[in-house]
Amino acid sequence: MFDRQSPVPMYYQIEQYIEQLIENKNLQAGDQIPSERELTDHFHVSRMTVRQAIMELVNAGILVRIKGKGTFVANHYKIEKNLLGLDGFSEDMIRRGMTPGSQILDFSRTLPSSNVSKHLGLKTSEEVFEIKRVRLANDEPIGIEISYLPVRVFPELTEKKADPSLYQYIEKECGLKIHHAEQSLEASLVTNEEAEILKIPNGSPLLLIERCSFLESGQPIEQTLSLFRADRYKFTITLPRG
Amino acid sequence: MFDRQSPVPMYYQIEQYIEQLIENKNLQAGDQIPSERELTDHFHVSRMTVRQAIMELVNAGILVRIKGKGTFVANHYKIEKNLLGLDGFSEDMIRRGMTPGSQILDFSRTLPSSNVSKHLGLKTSEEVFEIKRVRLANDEPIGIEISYLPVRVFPELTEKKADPSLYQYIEKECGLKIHHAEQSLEASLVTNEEAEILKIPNGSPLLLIERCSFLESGQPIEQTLSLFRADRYKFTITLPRG
DNA sequence: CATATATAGTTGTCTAGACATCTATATATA
DNA sequence: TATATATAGATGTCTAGACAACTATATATG
Repeated sequence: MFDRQSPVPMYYQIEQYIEQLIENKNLQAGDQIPSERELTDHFHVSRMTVRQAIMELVNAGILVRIKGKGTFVANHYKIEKNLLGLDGFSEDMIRRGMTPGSQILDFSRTLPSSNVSKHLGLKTSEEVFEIKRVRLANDEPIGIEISYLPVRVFPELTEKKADPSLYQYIEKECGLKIHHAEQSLEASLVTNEEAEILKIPNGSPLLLIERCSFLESGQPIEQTLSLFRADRYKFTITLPRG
Repeated sequence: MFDRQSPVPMYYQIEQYIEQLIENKNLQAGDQIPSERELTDHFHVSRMTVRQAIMELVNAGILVRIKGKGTFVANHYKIEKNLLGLDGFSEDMIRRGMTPGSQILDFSRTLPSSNVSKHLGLKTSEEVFEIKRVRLANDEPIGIEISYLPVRVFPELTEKKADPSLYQYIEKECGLKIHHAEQSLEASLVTNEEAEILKIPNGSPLLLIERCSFLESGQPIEQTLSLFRADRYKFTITLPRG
């Protein structure tokens, strides 16, 4: 179970051991974990090594230290860990327990609007791929998504690769790591064309989400406009205070 | 500047020193900070002490360590620090550069609906304060807010204390610390009554935000339903990936 | 009984090293 | 010239202690 010869550092092995105690419910929220001295004896490592393991779990919001008393399992460690989720559509639907689906309406290579080129930081002559899709949840239309990606960044992009999951293509196939996204949410009304695609009455409300994704370097690499049926889609999020 | 006799631990003094280098632009995003060895010599402390200072700044998203190369100022440390904001209405408006305002439509003490009592974890007989307000931005109506607070938790609440900032009352006057909130956002249409209050046409879209605030203990203490004019209010947020 | 005081156990801070691993550069070799 | 090899310098992991500060309990004292 614990291997001093392993390339996996001891502090990390201890970290995983404590996390497993919590997962297995051997330790529950509010419980005190073994003291640093006890862990030192158990694993035959120095106290600083034990402290490194505990420190990482504290930083992850899983443990809470109280000076003079001990170290305890945090009350809300799941919230801290699973705070929110910058998800693509497919991930989002799976998290909601639904089956995601997709139908491509349009895949083309064009010059972007000024709004899109501004968000993506492109020169006026730079082309983008535009992907317009109907998004399905359990085979029913739930929203329309229009995504824009710079051709320069994704020269190999094809219709097949882009669907169903753009995030998967970007992260798995291109090896790019999305760092964060800026999102805005607002309410709107369907146009006639959109109403027909989504099979809802004219004048129905829509939740309009605009998302721009960035790499760690700060370079924007994707913009997506999503139009969700208000009767089928609600955006939820847990926000920390302060 | 640096005091070994101070009760402020050395690692924290070093932490503040590095943070100030960044604030003063002596170090900019992407710059390499002095190596652990250099800081050890500079402050006459052991390397583990320097490492603790750096570790904390890394965990705060301010620094990035690269093995074999060095430690660098993160590109987006402001995003990490200022990720989002669980704001009350007043704070939100100020952040947007507008002047918040408020008109109370109703302040009463009632039995809550089943939806509210479920969210607040109340027994069927427990009363709540209900506060209904028109929210103004630069003196124009921008939304309607209906807040619910358990009487048991806030027995002293009055109309005056609740307005204009409920969060301020909870945190400053009651000394309770809001830990996080669960929020949902969806699109909707105004009712006739709401349209009149907000001075917008019938059938206009609204952004409907439901918020439930919790203490660190997990106890829910406040629920607020907000109805914002879609033409005046857009919800923005920066989400980290992974 | 109530109040100090000692004591044990916990986390907090810090030391002065050690060897490993990774990056980048300079140097020697084919 | 191109390819190995050595080297310097950086972070990564770890040790075996030390004393300080805080909490809670047990004990002695008034």
